[in-house]
Amino acid sequence: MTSPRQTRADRRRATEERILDKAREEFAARGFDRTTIRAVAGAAGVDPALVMQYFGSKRELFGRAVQTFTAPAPEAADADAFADRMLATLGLKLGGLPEGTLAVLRSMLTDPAAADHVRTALGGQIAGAGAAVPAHDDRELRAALAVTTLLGVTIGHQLLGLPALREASPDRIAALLRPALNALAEAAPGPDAAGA
Amino acid sequence: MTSPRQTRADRRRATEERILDKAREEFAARGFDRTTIRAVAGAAGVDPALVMQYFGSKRELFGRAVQTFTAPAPEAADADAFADRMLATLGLKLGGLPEGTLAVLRSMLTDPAAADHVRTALGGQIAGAGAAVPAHDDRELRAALAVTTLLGVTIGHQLLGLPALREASPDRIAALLRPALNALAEAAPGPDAAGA
DNA sequence: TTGTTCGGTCAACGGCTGTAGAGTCGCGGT
DNA sequence: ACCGCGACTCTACAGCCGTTGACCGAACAA
Repeated sequence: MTSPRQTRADRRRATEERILDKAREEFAARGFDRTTIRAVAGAAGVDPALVMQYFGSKRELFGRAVQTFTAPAPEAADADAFADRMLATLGLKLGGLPEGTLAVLRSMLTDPAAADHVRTALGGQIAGAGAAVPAHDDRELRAALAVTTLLGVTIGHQLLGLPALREASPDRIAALLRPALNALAEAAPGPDAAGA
Repeated sequence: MTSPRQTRADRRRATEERILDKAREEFAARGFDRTTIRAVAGAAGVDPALVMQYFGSKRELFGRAVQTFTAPAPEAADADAFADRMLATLGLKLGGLPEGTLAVLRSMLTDPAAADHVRTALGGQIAGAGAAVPAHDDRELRAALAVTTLLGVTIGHQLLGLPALREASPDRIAALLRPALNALAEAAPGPDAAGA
């Protein structure tokens, strides 16, 4: 093998990356609280103290591990593209979304910092989706419902592993979801809708 | 005051109930891992050892605290009642669902036991909802999508506290959600739907 | 070669947690 | 009046965790 003369900085970056990778896996599988620095270090073949030396604290390690998760707000011109855009995001999700994202999602219900992270990301996604919804006076609400719908399906599928969803193909799910999302974006509520 | 001559067994039941109440609050607010027996005992004005003596272990305390959460499967005859039934469940949810339920939901992503609990309950709910969906070959999948949709909205609203949902009235949310649920139950997917 | 920087390890501390066992005190039956 | 049972408390242990500081050896610059 022609070893490319691995310099010291190279080695450093490599270990750092390996730690980050294993941390992502662990955080995604067990969440923030149950993930131990010792376990991450062990998986990366490294001493726990090194993790601290590189990342300062468990919290910062988590931050670095999930920093790639800044959901790009889907941009879509009209309501038709709206559902497609969202489903594309979900399509990516159903195929298996990045481990950093799984990590934040897994921790969001028990770790306030992760919850903030998700709230912000979802907020951006809602704003982006809202722009694609026809100008109702409740665009934001409709967008929020669409986004949380996708969130629920993703949780049920990826994090809870509901059999009914695991058995289905992503395409089928997307096909069934599309009319539902369109209903959220387009249709006006029936005249008997209760106001408040 | 006519004190009803509180017997010893009465006092015992009262303390037990108080511990269970505070445990539910704590589990609902912080999840299983972050809830400490010491905190529960403190909130109940009781020694931590007593909690152990009464409930055996933290795990059993959790079990007792959330045992009321066995979501009754909604029974509905046709697809029309389908959405209404589910929304009624959500209506209850939006009004503030029982703390035991919040506790399991909060813990489900990080605690496998809670995840099992939710998977089972959701499975029952899916089966119940599936019976109300017109006889497609994918009734169960459609029902699962409807249930996870509601799950997502509930999480976004109750556990994450998304502003866009908090600001809206439950009735409005229900009105917007209804067509989406109907779309899941009724409409056949377009002929271009990809099979698998 | 010599001195130094730096990737990496070792050992340890302090805090918090679930849990166990012995003990205290007062109500309730006799 | 007496005694026992049971509600409740005190104290302590053992384990695990995040975090720290001293230390070692090899790669680098001079």
